[in-house]
Amino acid sequence: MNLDALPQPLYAQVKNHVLRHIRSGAWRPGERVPSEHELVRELNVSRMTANRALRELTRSGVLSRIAGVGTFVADQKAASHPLQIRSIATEIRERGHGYRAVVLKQERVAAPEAVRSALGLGARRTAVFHSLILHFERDLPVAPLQRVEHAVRAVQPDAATRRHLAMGAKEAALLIERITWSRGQRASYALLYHPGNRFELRGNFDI
Amino acid sequence: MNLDALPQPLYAQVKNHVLRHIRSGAWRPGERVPSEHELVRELNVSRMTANRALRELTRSGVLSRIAGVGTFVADQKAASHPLQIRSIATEIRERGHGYRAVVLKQERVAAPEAVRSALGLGARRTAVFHSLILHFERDLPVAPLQRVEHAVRAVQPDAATRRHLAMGAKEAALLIERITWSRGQRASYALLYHPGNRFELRGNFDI
DNA sequence: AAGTGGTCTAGACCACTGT
DNA sequence: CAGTGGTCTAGACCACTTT
Repeated sequence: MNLDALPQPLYAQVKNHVLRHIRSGAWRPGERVPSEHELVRELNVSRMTANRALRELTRSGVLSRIAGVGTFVADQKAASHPLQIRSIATEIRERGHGYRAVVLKQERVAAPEAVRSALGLGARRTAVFHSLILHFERDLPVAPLQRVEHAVRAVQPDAATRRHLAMGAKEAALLIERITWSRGQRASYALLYHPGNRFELRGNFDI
Repeated sequence: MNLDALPQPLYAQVKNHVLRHIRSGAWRPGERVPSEHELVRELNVSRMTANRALRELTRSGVLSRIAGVGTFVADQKAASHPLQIRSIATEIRERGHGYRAVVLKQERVAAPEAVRSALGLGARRTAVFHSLILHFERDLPVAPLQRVEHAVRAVQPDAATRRHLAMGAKEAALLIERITWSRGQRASYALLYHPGNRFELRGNFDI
């Protein structure tokens, strides 16, 4: 079971141990996974270490725990609910899959400051971020090529959107257009409107 | 500083201790917060407890840590980056603000199964979820009334969306229209498209 | 009674950054 | 050098569910 891949802390190795069994299909959704005490015996770690591993996997939706009963493999579909789609990097990192990521390409057309300063007005500046990211798992590229594409621009929202956001007629909105790729397929397309006077865009893209 | 509000575990009380100072403005973004050892001395907790509190606040974006240097208040705006907007309940729960939530109203017009079964076709069934949720912090209602409104329907995407998602001309998409409220203001309006044959909608709304 | 998760402690070692 | 975060241990007590 190889607990001695040195670069990783023990609790992360325990997480990977569990994740490996789940991804291989050995432990299926709804099934019980080893208890903390069992992991202590099987993997020669302290209970606090096993606890941290299971707790973090629970927090990220991989496992489900019931005190007094046990720990179970969570339903995978629920964890990837469309409403919870976030940055691919965040998603993978939190599940303990990814460990390192390399930005292959990161382009930017027009400065985001222009967009930010344009928020109060109806300007037409546009900033486009295009990223190509390779994700690694324990330094082996296993995940298929993932991509996120963001187009950010200031727009005059149409009447319906303006009504949804309780915006004035002259107010500009920040529109983020986002496309995500997963396993070679486009996974989502989102139009995210934010009132310009209540939000500002920052350069933190969580890659 | 009152560490003896019994219903909460110690590490959560430490988290609230830190959050209170940040929200009150006493500790401003970029400023250093007490180190683990200082918290040990000031709050009479073990270092592991202080560590868990600071670690979880870091994971949820409230703090930022640099080994060998210190722990700092993270930039608040970055944490609420538009691209990372999630369920309000999740957001608040992860920041340690909310502890309990009451669903005041939860309506559903038309069954979601209809939407699900309609995905393969161009049907016009619509399911609308309307929730009114009151958030509590340590059983005191402090957060302003928050709302999320979801409208879910199957649509025939227009040409642009179809191109973004690499969909065929006859393929239906699942469109989630989402409005979030925060502090009485509408905070975001999102149109989330997902190819019908690659996603399914589940009843888990993370309230 | 035995098992489970939830929490907490008081130590410990380490790598790192600052002075 | 002292301070910091990062981790790990071997115990412990508790409330709970199952047998």
